Amino acid sequence: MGNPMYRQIAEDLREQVESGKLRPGQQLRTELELRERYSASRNTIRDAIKWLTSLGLVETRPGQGTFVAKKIDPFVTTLTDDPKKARGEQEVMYGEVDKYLSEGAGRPRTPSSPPPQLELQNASGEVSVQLRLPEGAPVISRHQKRYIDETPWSLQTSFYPRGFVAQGADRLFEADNIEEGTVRYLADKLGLRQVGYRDLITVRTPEAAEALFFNLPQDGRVGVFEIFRTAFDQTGTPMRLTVTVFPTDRNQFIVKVGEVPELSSDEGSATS
Amino acid sequence: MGNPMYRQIAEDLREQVESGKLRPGQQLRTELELRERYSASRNTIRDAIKWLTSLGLVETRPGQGTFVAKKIDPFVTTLTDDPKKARGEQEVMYGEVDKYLSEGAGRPRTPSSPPPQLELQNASGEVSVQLRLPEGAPVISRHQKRYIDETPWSLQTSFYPRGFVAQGADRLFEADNIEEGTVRYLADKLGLRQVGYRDLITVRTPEAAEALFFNLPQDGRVGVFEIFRTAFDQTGTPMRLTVTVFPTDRNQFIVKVGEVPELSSDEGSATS
DNA sequence: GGGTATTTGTCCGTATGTATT
DNA sequence: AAATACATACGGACAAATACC
Repeated sequence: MGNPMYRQIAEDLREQVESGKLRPGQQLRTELELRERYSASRNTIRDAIKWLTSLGLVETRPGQGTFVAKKIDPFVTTLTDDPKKARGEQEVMYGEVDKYLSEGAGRPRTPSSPPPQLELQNASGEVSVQLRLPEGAPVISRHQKRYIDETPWSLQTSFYPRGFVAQGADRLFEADNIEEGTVRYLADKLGLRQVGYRDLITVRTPEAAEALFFNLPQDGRVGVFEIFRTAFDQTGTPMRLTVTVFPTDRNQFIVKVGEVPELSSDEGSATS
Repeated sequence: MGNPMYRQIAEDLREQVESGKLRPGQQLRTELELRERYSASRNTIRDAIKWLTSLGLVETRPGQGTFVAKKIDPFVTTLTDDPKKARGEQEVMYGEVDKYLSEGAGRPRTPSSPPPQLELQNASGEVSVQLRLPEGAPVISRHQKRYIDETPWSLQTSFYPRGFVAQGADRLFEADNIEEGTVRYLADKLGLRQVGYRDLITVRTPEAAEALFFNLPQDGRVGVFEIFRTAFDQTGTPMRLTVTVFPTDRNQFIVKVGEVPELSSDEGSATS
């Protein structure tokens, strides 16, 4: 094989990982030991390890060593649920995080979210397109960090036309969680009934701030889901755009269409 | 700032890319030129470029140079459509690829797929769980490469209980596309009506063979969607598991819930 | 086809910095 | 404070891929 040496070394280590000879969490031999082992230079060993790192098989910790990556037990979120019951900016919402684990019995998971950070912005790009507003039109932006069991889960920003405030929905621009949900609130105040929504699911590399919040590596090797949810009222007009960002390494999504039986405890998440 | 030099260089180049000073597709200065420019060693320049590469901002081509990465115009696939109309193993199917582009007028996109590759396998892992078969139970596997406009689009494998063949659905184990769709075929032959399905959407790093097929870099920096679609018959029994793999760098998905107006030509895909 | 220049890829050895125990 | 382990940075040599004449 005409493969470079660092790839051959990586391949050898990889087999040890995937055969289970090296268990998740276990420490690999140090770079200097591997240098002896494979009669290569330390830099070549490091290239091999970098390769495995970018494949997500190992991770390095300065001062400690190199370790076999542990699988993360994923959060599973259902995207299809009755749009009239959804709560609005938590529309990829708490109740929709399925409360089981992929392996064994599920301990309950408790999501939480501090009050949103509000801004008055000018619609641009995706926001103006989805809300069908002219470029530069004023919009209310409500941004929230969301956690599950104290671990960072998602970053969410909802956009509403500023006109909603003048029409009477003044709590939209107050920095509190709207407990009954914005969908209910807007229905009560403005008579806007959310009759449906459309999600657009994309993946991209995280921004620096996102990597920081989610504790992701600063290089882009772990991506993030970016889900654009556009919600519509009874006239077919977009009433809200919610953009939510989730790390791909610990999130999965479920979509149900037609008649689907309840999940049994095993069927939830894929680990293959 | 205590930032390492290669990161500072990367940051400098990054600004040139993101400000548009360096346009997509354009060639960067060579490593030797950048070495002069930043008074660093060539290896340090290479570290900076590796960093940008893993962020997806540039790509290197041996013998040619380093180039600003071009955005790929994404394929957009709708996951929610009438389960009774879906065709089965092409259930993330041709007709569901929205025929527009993110920018400007859409030329039509023509998907194609060679005949499936058949195998008789023993259910294991996700297959046995989702189909609710005992581990090791025989299943028919139908594997297909799928293209759009000659570019690799997805790899799809559908699993059916082997019993379906004995019960009369013998074409399930023949290496032909079932033109009318497997859903229709199974309904006609076995009276199995597909009344719904559940999709589980995950992201992982591609296997070597997948990276090869999709022309992805061999390291894992571009992930793949892996979508498990479990389809149910009128009794609530799983009748099919279809696993489809799509590169994350050129695919987006749409989920519609409730009443959702038709897409206008701009609203399709996100490029932000 | 062949040869040459250009450009990135691989590999080495060494030195020093930084994080952790 | 010392030892250990990974991170950064340098410089050099040759290989491999590509483009061009």
